[in-house]
Amino acid sequence: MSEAAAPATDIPPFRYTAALAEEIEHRWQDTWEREGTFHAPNPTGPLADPGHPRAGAEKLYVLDMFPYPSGAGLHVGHPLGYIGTDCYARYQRMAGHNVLHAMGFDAFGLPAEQYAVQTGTHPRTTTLANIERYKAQLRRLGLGHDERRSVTTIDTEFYRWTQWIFLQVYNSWYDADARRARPVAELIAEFSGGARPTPDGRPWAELTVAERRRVVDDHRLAYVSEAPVNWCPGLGTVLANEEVTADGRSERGNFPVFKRNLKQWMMRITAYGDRLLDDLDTLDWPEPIKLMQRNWIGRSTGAHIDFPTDAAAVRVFTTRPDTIFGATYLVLAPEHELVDALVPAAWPAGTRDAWTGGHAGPREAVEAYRKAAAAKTDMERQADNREKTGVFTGAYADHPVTGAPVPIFIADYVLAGYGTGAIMAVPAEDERDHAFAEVFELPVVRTVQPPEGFTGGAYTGDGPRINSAAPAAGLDLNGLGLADAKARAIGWLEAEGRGVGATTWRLRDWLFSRQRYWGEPFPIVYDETGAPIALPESMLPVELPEVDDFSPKTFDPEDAASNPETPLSRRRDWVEVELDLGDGPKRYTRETNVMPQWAGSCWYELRYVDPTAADRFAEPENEAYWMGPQRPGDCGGTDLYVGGAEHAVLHLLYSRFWHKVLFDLGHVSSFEPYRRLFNQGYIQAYAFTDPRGAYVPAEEVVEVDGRWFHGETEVRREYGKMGKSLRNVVTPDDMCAAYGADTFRVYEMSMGPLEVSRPWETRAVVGSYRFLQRVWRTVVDEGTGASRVTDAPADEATRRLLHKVIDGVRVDMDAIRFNTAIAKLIELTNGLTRLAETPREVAEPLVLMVAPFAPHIAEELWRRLGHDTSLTYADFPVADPALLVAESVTYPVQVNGKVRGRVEVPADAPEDVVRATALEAVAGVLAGKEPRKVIVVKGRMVSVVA
RNA sequence: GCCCCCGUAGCCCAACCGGCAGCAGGCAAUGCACUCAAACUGCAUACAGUGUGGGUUCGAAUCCCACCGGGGGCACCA
Repeated sequence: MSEAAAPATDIPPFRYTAALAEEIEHRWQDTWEREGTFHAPNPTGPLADPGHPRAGAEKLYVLDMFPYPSGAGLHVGHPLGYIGTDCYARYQRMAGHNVLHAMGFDAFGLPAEQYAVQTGTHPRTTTLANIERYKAQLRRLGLGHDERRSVTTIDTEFYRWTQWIFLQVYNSWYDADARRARPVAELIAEFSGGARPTPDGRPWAELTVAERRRVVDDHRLAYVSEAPVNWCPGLGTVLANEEVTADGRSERGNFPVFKRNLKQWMMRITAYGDRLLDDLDTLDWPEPIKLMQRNWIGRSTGAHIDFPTDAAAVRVFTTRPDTIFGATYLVLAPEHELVDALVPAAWPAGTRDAWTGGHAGPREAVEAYRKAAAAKTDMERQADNREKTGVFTGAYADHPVTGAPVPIFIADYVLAGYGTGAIMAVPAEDERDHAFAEVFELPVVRTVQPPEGFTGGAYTGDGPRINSAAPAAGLDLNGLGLADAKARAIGWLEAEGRGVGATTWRLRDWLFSRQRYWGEPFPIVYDETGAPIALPESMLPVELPEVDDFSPKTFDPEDAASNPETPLSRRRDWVEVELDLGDGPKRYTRETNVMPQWAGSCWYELRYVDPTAADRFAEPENEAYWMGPQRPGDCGGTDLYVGGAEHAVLHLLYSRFWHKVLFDLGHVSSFEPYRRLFNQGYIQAYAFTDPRGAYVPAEEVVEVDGRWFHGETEVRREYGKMGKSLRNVVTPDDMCAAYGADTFRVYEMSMGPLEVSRPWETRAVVGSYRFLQRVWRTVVDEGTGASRVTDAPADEATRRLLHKVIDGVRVDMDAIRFNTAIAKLIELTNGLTRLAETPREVAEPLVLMVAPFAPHIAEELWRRLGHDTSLTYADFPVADPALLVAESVTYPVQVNGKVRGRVEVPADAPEDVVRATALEAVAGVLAGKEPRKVIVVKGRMVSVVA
């Protein structure tokens, strides 16, 4: 690659080389910065600019998923999306929009902290250094960001508003009837006014202060709970469900994760389950991402059904109340709270041996099973190959419809945390229940008629109900289909008081506290009762204090019994604080957990809108302009959000949740943060291992006849990520040095559709380089530096090509198909290189159309074409429709599916003329036979069936 | 195991609502020009019938079914 940059004496003096590109690029980057070229005017406030060429124009908010600045810097894969949004934003600016495009940094969180621990420096120091490095790398690429709007989540002025939003969430409750969040002040008013009964029915005035606080706290959208959480000793912190992999390890660091009961902050995201699910329909997002969110939220509708027992009724959740007549046994999770009360002293008479697990009594059996289940890690449960295990509790329940005795089992295939932790097992219509029933020889009663010839075990499809009538109880489902049977069953249960229609969720409340240092402190203190108290807005921000030892306390990764210790708790002088919160100065204890990394990214797009606002996170007028709905029914939000699919659930779900809370409270005007989402693909790379399995530098490997060699050694090729340890990293800096930023940009945009992952191939970059050299040559004579542009009109063919390309490029740009747009520009350029001189009427539109992809060279050529202002706000070319219609059309003529001839007819020839001409052309093939059918596709082809 | 996405020249990719598969484009290859020679640059050439097998249709890369291969998600969620 370095040879491209090597100055050779016989290279024409005015050729577009890497050295010239670098000079041009630095010059224009300085110019843009000096002139504030990419500043987008706000409607109001310090960032307003009524004289701006796009002030008051139709807005367009283009957003990237902001980066987490790692110590390793960027490789060529990272900026793919950023370049894509920049090309789109530059195009839209030229097309008349007021475009907001900014770049900030997600800077709190585990990796920064871990990296800081490794290097022994403060996380802030390393984080800020990394940010500077990223900024320099990104600036070199010529990204047109409004740098005034750049924020980082660790800015005190940023996280004061993160804390402020936390307070909004904390001070709200979800009114299920109104389907929205409301301030807790309104809840208290309803309690005290008697409009809303207290949980135990006593009048509000009779509750003690502590009791009132507890009632209110139970409603808050942010609350402290003591519940089973994911404790990760290796990281020294708890983790959200979304951060734990399926095999029970931490997504970051791959440490074991254990379930522990710990006191933690939670956010009541489950209250928004319906809206998070239903509002997906309003979003212009890739379907797979919507599907992943739907699956994650996991709404199941069905019924809660009570099965009476001697102890208490067992409440089960089922999605199939229509199969209740097939419920031949119950299963509780081993941890279910009723188990101890249910288990009798001895096995009932006639208990089968297979049910007892070989134990003399049910108590031992249950105890042994519980112990075995608890000892199993999730890994082991998987390794068990789904062999169903369980044990009989010795207890029976009464079937709620028939009254028949139903044996109760415990088994670990029923999860404590989902539904009610208990199920009614219907082995005929559920595969898991069927597998269990086979092991324990339980009866299988079909209640849905399977289709003819069905030989499987459980039949989960639809069909008429059978064996589903109890005349004495007044319930008959026989003959009904799924939906009707469900409805009738639920109706009966509700009328008889045996159950109720119910919805459950896979989604759990969001665990919001972390036992780390490098995060936003909570704006929370505790009084002498131990109950949390929110600090008033006036005390924000709560600044993250300096500590001697910012590294968290981590433990033996396998030590499940260890307890988290927060770094902030070691600063006793910070933790113990005297404050006046309204009733005089008192001693309080600060919350020492910090917020999770996701907090800042939940709302950063709102701060870009108005980064200097001091009294609010953003002025409402600015928020409404950039984020507000654009038409009735529109959800609002950013007009384009580009990032990787790895955030399909975590970030995008949390962010939507916060945004909806802010919407409910009247702080934002859109009910979704990101109207349109686009997932860019990944740039992947080949890596090579030698026979010992060690990675060798990828750039030194050569291909010989489909085999790969490093020196004399044959090496094995693998395909995957780019990474230091894989020795296959190529950086944007390398590419800028060898070819210039414009070439790098064009290459990344032209190598395939933005949404598709593809392999990096350094040697192919030269194609984009040659393209820009040709563009350069259409305007500048390489030998003399003189202009090659003429004011003489273009010939007809060139002019038609130009307008065809303009039309195609516009369509491609709107659809984010940059690879095909660039191909058309190459086509146009190749058309021009054959000409002795370049007509200005073609050169200017070409330069303008190249500008979104290669902005520096375009600016330079624009200047050489005689313009003295940046082309950033020049009008993007518009095709002349008259030049798009061809004068004549060539129709291929098919006979029985094979092309047998071609006819050229005037473009406006009527169909019967086309038909007649076509038939004439293939008369020889038809040999006098009368065609059975002739199909004329206007503008396309003629198909004859002989 | 279930769900989603994708398979087009040696490689990355085009092909609009089913309508001539590539004078969409690029890399690599080959030849020629430039050069003392090479690199750079330019010009030219060749290369697949769309993963496999069925089906629908006048017509299928495109729609449907099955299978094969690659990538991703979920993993006993009742």
